Amino acid sequence: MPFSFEVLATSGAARRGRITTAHGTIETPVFMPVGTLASVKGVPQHLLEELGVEIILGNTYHLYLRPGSDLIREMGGLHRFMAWPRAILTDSGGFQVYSLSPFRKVSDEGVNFRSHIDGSTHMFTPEKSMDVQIALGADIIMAFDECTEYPATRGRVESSLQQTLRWAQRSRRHFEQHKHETPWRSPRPLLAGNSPPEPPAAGDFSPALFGIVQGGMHPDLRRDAARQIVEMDFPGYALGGLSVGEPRELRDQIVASSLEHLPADRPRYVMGVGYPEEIVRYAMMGVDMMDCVLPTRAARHGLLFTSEGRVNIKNARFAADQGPLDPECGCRVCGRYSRAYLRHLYVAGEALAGVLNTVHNLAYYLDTMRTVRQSIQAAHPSA
RNA sequence: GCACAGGUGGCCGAGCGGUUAAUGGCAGCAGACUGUAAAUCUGCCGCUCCUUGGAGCUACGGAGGUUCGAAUCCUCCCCUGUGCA
Repeated sequence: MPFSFEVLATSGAARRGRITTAHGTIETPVFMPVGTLASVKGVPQHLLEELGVEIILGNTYHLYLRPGSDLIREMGGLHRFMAWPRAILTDSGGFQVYSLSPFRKVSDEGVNFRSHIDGSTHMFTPEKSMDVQIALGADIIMAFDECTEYPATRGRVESSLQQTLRWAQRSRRHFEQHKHETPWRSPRPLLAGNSPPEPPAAGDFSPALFGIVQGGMHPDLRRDAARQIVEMDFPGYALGGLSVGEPRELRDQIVASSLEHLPADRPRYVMGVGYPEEIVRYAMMGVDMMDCVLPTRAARHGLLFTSEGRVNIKNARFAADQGPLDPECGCRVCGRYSRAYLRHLYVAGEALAGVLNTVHNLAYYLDTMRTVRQSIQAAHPSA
């Protein structure tokens, strides 16, 4: 305890599973909303709970800079701090090594970077990333990796991947020494009837550390990276370095081929995807976990995902459209507000537009995954 | 009535003799967004025609004038603001 994964049913390559954490269970395949700054932008935690969100992401880099991982530790950990009783996965800061490239310098030791907030200089190493993530107290934490850019030469991909492997080893070693140092006070329940799990005895809790497979768009490098990471024996494995500008077909090939080299009894996580069609496709390929900023960011930009396709709610044609955003959708937004109203809110720049749009997009993503889980289970109900 | 200051494309507002269909901003129209430096960014935005590229037309309160050339200079008129009567 308190991390485990079980496969409940399979259908072809797809798996229907369940992850158990100290902060509740997660039905997989799962889509995980991104809450970089201890907030899924625009949606209060009690609404996330109501939507059925079982796990969200937080980010090491951002929370370390502000408000600071020491502060969050003092506050009793990230769950308590943000009043989120369910599971949290923190990204290691590895992606920021890539996305904040103008400000960073990578060495074998780690990454030297400048804060995008105030320009101050900082150093992230695998050890530092582990310390910060352990201080945050997430349920699942990620090894410190380097997200290889695309396109990249084979030589570059190779050396980047080697860096990630060395960092994985160091992440693991440091993690094993410090994994019980997580601060933990359980958050107060926010919804009636929602009792968060009892906190374990002090020093009893440990997050689960996932390894990350890099290797760019080269199947053989991905295979080698996967083998070496798997050899390190992590409780879960992620495919990183995808959705960085490569063509969709290429990404699909890489995901499919890489999954073959990951053990069936551990959750598989594809980082940073995707569009609704993509997360369905990957789930059917055997991916168990995915996260993406798309539903939340797109929502704030007026792009909504519906059963009838993408809707750009700011389009003039919705100005007097009294119908629901998505007639097939059971979310509170579709059940209550018209397209005309949603368009008005967006055009008027009302903050509520971002809130309602995000609630819908997340509901759509979660429904989509719910359907996927049902279809996998239905294929082999007895499995 | 007198004195100043002004009247520019849907709005605000630059320009103050030619490279000006006219900088910007707003509004409008459309597009992008994939481990969140993103409630952000990009394109279009007088009218008509043609295929990209372009062609034509109409435009800077109104009417005249100066000039090879005027939103820009001159005259008169109309209107707005402020001050004084």
